[in-house]
Amino acid sequence: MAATIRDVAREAGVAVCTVSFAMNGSAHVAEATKKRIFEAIEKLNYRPNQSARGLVTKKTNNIGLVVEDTVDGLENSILLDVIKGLGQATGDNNYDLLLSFQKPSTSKLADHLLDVYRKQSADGLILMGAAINQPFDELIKNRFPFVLLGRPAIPGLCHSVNADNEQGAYEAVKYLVGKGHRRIALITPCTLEVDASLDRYNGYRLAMEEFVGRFDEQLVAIGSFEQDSGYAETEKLLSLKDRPTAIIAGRDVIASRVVERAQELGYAVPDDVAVIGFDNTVVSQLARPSITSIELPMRQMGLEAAKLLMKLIDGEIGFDDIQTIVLPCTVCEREST
Amino acid sequence: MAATIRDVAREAGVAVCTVSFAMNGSAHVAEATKKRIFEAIEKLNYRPNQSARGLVTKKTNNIGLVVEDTVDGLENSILLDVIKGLGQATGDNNYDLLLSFQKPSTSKLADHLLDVYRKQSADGLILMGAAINQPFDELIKNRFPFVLLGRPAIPGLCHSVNADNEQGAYEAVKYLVGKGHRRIALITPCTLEVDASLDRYNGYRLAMEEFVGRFDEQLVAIGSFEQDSGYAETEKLLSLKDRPTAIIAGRDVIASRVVERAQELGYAVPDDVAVIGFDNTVVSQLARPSITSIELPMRQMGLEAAKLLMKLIDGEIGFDDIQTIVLPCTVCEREST
DNA sequence: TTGCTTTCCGCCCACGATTGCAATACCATT
DNA sequence: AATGGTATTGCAATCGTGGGCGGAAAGCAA
Repeated sequence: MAATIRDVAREAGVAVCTVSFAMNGSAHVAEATKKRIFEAIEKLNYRPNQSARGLVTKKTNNIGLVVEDTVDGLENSILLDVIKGLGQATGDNNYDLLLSFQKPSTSKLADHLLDVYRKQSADGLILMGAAINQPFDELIKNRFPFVLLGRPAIPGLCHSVNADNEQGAYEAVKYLVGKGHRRIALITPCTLEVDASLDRYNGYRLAMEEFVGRFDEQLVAIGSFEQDSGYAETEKLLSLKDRPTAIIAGRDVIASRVVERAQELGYAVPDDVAVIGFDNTVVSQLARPSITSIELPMRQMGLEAAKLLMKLIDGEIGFDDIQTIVLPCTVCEREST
Repeated sequence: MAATIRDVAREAGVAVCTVSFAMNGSAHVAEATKKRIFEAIEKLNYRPNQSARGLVTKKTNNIGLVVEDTVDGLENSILLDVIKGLGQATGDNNYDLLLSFQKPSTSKLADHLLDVYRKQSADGLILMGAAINQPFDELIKNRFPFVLLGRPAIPGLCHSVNADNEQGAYEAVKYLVGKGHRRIALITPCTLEVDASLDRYNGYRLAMEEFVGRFDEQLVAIGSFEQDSGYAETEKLLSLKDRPTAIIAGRDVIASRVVERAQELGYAVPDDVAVIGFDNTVVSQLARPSITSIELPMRQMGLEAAKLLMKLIDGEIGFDDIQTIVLPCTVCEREST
């Protein structure tokens, strides 16, 4: 049904290889002939068959994207930004994105991931989600390009792109100190086993030591993925003898709970307590008062990851020259501080 | 580098075609031989090369997903749910998802869409986004399977899957009437040129006529995509002589504005005014009071769309037997009503 | 005329898998 | 021993593109 290169050659009155040369530019083709060929291509709506092309060039022009399908509905809007960034970079470079969401039932996830490589349906992989770990050996051993995105890197082993969570928390503290706060509390996004959580904790700790001169364990509460995480913690923090005048929440949802509880307890936000969230989602925009939030450069992360992967595929970056890209977060100021 | 079918044949001590038969089940292969073959496959981590396979079978086992990359950040979490639904259905059926976001600069969008078809890099297409219109002719003429998802259908021409926005608004009214309300206002999600907006408007109108006996133009305000859409409208609606006791907002974001403004004006929610949102996003969960919202079955829409498309690809549904799937919305009850 | 370059063609192989065909090997039943 | 059925094989063609090679044709300059 669809036109083949032969049809184009016939239409343009040239040989098949001349068409191929004209398109791929690996030999001299006279301008006039080129023009005839491209007119024929246009007329027949010809595009080289991907399968055939892939078979001989050993390139699919696909980038595989494997995402661990976790349940936390909130990260969704963030995730989509990453995907859009990826889509932009790949689209601009004539790549397509081969997407698969997989539940974090580790075996299926790993299988699917390896299948993309084994079936050779993509030239490289981008991996998102913490549960993916086991199957890296085969990829590395066979020098198949892949990039970890927005998840804990494995230093010296895998290329990765991530947001600088540590710096983000650090900036949050610095910003609050600039506003005159010295008793600044932290509610972590979740338990410290999760890397992003630990990073934010560390950034907070570092900044407190640097700007306030002292890190007080009492001012740290551990958040969770529970619906109302932040609610009880707020009360606990505000009832300390020397209560904090500012609270950094590890996620926007938590921050909205913090604001809510603080107000219930009679504290005005931001006058009595300032609040900062994390991730700069709709939640922080819509809360009243709107909540200052640390913005993660999700779209840019996707963009950089795709660019990096494409360089790896093209061999512009050597396999053993492990790249670790960490992108800075920015403070997005709103009413809550 | 990667193993080929020849390697497997050699390893198992059989002929190439026996391996192929064993895998694709198109001839008799003895159990014992089958076992040897699958052991060899396992040992070599063999998977048939997609390009080679696609070339001869004329199937890629990919489904193309073309999404119009609009800017409205809020629809994101919803969009991702659709994608997850798609991913689930395709993954379960051994398909992959070929994703491309494109800005609604119509020409690029259309080009990319047609390229997927012309390059034959997918067996079918799923299209999301209102700006995609022009290039259907080529697809239809060549009987290439595609499904419109979550956007205005073209009756009798294209297969489509959508949420029943009309029924959703209808249910909202019905629910409020059940709670004793009779003066029920509507703020549309945006202008009525947008189909979903019009559908919700019609559903509201229908239900008002049916359950209240009278449709009052005064009770309808036109919303927009502005940040604070809903704010001014609320004031207008509440200052009517015979003010509404309930407001249906066309989107959750708008609903949150409605609640906010109503409270500022001294009306208690839900006691003085009940509020219902649309889309059941995080916003409605996090608002205080939490907002009752009409939930669109996004994930299921993705699932159904993928299933439909796969049936079309397999020829289980004829080309001219146009399917229009409309999935019902449900009321998700919260504090605001 | 000769020599040289540019442009083009035809031919052929390769890529990896599927599949039809004809042939053979094996086994069990009669 | 003959028959029939099942299991397996080799061979070859096919899919659409890419690309190497040698050669032919055409144009141009000396």
